[in-house]
Amino acid sequence: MRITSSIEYATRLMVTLAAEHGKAPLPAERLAETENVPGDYVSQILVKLRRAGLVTSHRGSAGGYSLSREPKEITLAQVVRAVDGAVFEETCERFTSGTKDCRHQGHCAISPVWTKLGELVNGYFDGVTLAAILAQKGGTCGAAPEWLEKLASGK
Amino acid sequence: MRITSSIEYATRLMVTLAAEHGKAPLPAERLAETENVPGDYVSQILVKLRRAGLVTSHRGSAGGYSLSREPKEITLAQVVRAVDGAVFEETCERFTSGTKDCRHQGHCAISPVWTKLGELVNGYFDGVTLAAILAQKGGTCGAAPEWLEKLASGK
DNA sequence: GTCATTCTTGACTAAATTAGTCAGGAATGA
DNA sequence: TCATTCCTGACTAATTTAGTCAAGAATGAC
Repeated sequence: MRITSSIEYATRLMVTLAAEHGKAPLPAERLAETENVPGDYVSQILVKLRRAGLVTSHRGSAGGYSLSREPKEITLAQVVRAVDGAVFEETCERFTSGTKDCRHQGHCAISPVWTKLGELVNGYFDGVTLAAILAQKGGTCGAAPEWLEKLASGK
Repeated sequence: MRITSSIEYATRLMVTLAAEHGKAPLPAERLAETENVPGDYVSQILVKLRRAGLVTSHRGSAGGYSLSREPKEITLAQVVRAVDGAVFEETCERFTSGTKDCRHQGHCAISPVWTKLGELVNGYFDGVTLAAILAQKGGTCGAAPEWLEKLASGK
């Protein structure tokens, strides 16, 4: 069980956009540099985020992406669903689909374990907003990009 | 995020073995039929479970596999670690390994989010024993028993 | 001792998913 | 008009997951 790179990237992008919320839109290419992630890949992820209604795009020069609502109104669960479809995939269905039935029909003791795990994970992701992530000064991991540093210091 | 088939199978095998605990060992082929899963694949999984010390194998006729300790002494976490190495893979390391450093060194607000999720999931798996799974008479891939409810809600 | 049964090892293939690339086009503002 | 930036969708590459296979070694039944 792990966090895929697209989830990791999407989350980073959203947090960066949240930090710039209310300012000018950020071009995909700039976001890619900031996060040190392939530009084309970032674009693909941004398209999904846009289709899910989480970000708004603006074309032309001075265009780019911005959050479509307040950082406190966007949860990690929404971000994950936008790029992966679901936070936690139903397990039972994967083993019962098609012709072969689940052999434990009516007395499966295991599936509730996965169901509950799913609820736990979904609940967690539902509870984390971009605003909350932004508010904390956590950590052990990386350095602020120069352009963000400059923006922050008012240059 | 999902449960892989090897985890699903391993869990089923272990629950079946738990139900037979104290009785004669079960051959891999029999377990495979019971769970409607490819025999060779089951064997592979059983080897991992044996190497992790969770099951004991007996060769020759009337041989097979049996649990190496009491069902209440075996947790889902142990089963998952046996077949997958870890319940929840460290996220930060995956994006900082090799030459490229994580750009957020020293102020990463995101990594704590994954770390906490990992703790949550690990805690959940640690709390589920084979005995507990066996004890319940769960429904049609449905209703969770009380003990599971408590575990997921942090008691 | 022979033999069927069952595990052991490790390599191998196939399918699915994840990660990343690319190219041609369309909108927008300077 | 033109550079900038998004849009679409197909494409490839890498990795992981799932499953197969074959030769061999231990064990108990007879």
